[in-house]
Amino acid sequence: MAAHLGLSPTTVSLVMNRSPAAKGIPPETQERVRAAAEELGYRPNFIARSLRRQRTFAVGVLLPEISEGYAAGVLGGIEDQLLQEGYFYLVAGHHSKPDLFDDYLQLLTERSVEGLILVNTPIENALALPAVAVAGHRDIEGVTNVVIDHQMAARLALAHLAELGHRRIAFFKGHVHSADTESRWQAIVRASADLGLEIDPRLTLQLSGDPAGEEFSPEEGYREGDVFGRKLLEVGTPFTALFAFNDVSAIGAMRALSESGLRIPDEVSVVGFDDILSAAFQNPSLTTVRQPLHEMGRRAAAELLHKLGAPGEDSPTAITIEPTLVIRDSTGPPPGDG
Amino acid sequence: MAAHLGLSPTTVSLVMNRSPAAKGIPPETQERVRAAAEELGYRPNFIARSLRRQRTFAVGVLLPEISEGYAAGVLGGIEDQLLQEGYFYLVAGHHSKPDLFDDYLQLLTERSVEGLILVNTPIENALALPAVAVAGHRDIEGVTNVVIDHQMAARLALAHLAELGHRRIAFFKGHVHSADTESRWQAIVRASADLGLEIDPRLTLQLSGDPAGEEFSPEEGYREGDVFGRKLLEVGTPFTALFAFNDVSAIGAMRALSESGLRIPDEVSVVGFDDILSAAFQNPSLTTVRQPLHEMGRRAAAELLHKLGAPGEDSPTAITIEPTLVIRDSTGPPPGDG
DNA sequence: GGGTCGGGCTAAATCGTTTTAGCATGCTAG
DNA sequence: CTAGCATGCTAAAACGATTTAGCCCGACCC
Repeated sequence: MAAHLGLSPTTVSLVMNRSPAAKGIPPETQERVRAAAEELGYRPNFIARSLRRQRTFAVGVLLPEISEGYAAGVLGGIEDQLLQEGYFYLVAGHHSKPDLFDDYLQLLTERSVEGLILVNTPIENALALPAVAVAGHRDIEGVTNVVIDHQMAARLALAHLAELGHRRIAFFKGHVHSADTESRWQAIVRASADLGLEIDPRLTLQLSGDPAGEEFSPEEGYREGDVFGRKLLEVGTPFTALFAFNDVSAIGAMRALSESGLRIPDEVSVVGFDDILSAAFQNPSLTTVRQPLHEMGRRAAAELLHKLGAPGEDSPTAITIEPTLVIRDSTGPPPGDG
Repeated sequence: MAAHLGLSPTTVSLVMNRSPAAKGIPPETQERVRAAAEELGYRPNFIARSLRRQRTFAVGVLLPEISEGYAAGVLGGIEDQLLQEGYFYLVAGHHSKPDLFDDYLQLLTERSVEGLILVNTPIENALALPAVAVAGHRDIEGVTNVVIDHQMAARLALAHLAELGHRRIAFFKGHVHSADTESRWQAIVRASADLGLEIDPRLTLQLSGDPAGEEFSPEEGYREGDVFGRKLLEVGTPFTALFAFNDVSAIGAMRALSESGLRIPDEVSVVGFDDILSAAFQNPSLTTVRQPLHEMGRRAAAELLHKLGAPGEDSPTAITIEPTLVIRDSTGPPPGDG
């Protein structure tokens, strides 16, 4: 303790924290304290401080796996926001195992995190701590959800296709158990109606995923897109565009389509969803609806900090994020249109 | 404190920690304590414990940016290893700004992390804490480096090409300031000699990067690969294969090559380096030397924990990781070979 | 019967801060 | 002359554990 250079720990503490009670201490002394602190390279011990103040300035982040692209993107935003506000965070990847999830929740609580951010992590019960979820389920008491504006996403993608002149559009629906599947589909139905487009059930395929785990692996999704792209061709019903559930299946479908001799975008246009890194590297590069993962992470973190700052006050149950349309080379006018 | 149910805090502490001193306490009492702890859902306060024991079971991770693919991959491995050993970690992304790096180092130290892992983060001075670096510079006192076995990488890639029958191979060298550039190139030179391959300087291009920042952005690297692919063609010297410095430039080059009408792998084979996610999604999918990022993270974390467990004892200055060759569809026999 | 030994516990110090309550001292007002 | 009031500081209690140093009591030994 820097107290060994003149005064009492109390005084030092008062000065260093610029506490309002320090107004009773003459500027001269204050200066003396600060100089000594500088001199000795004094750094307050965060742990002792946390213990006394019951504040850790740390939050816990639970996610399936850190190296998954989605989670990493969101985490980047969380990180920016938290560090900027003087917080740190502890991450735990539960690999989608419910028991690990519970264990880590326990451990994080033990470490006195002040709040939680759940990324792609469904929960069942209410939590003891303030929490914000990104891409989780929707209905837990006290948990704010950060969700993408599906309505806007559908409108952006379909308006783009409609503007190019497409009328017969095929769709991939998401996996049954994915949180986004249903609301996104509803949004597509609505947007289609608004734009005067008809949805042909024969051109609507539901991705099935591999029930034997691995269902989020890109390899798998890719292969599935591939398979579904072929299925689409087998249907025999003509179409000039495809709006896939995500980029991975769009990329798979692109391969299937071009292997069947269809040129993209000359004969078929393809729109993806997410804007994963590889979307830009495809050949042709993929037009897609971008989820601003970084922004979503930022907002989630900001909302959590807000909750921590204003407890009691009830917070929104959902925060809606606006997607953007990234137009690249996989979309163009339908054949015979110019 | 759970002490309010019979005994003194001392006894409770002794029992709960299975301290050797607890052998003086009869099993009966021990059982009573444990039962009470269970009953009351007692959770020791980690902060108080850290304060007293001067151990936080936390390490700091410094990296440029969390959402960058490389760092996220390594972080996944770090995470697995640390959580498994009962540690947590605090991450700080310095966005390659040296002053931010110093700030975060300061903050992490204040929070009493026990050690540091640096991912893709060059440092200049020795550090006050035990540290392990992944893909950093090589020469800091007391810092263990986790590096890929470039010799093996070069041998794997070149042997594969040589086996297919390639003799005239073009190369992309890395950016001048990248830590891996020089040693990888040395390894290529050696492996070429071992395999009886000749390196044609006219077919050796050095990636330049965009000096105006952004040099690690995939878009940028992609464009550069594109440009360098074209340059390669302009040289006019014939070649049947390209070994790129990384996947991103390989992908750019693939586009340039196929846009010039060269079919891959029929006319030119391409090998990348890293095995980023999109490598598998390319069309054709990219044969590449895989850096086991997850494994590298794991090893880095394991080594750091080892250092923490055995201070004084001097640790290796480098840990070498073995790459693997992932053979996909971008490589095949040279034209006119079958 | 006194000394010693060991079993079963506990008092108190400690970790490094923050915070509450309050003590000297000197000046001023009445 | 003294109560009252700033002024400038500090003592001591917390925060919730761990750890060191013993205390008390009964049994055993000679």
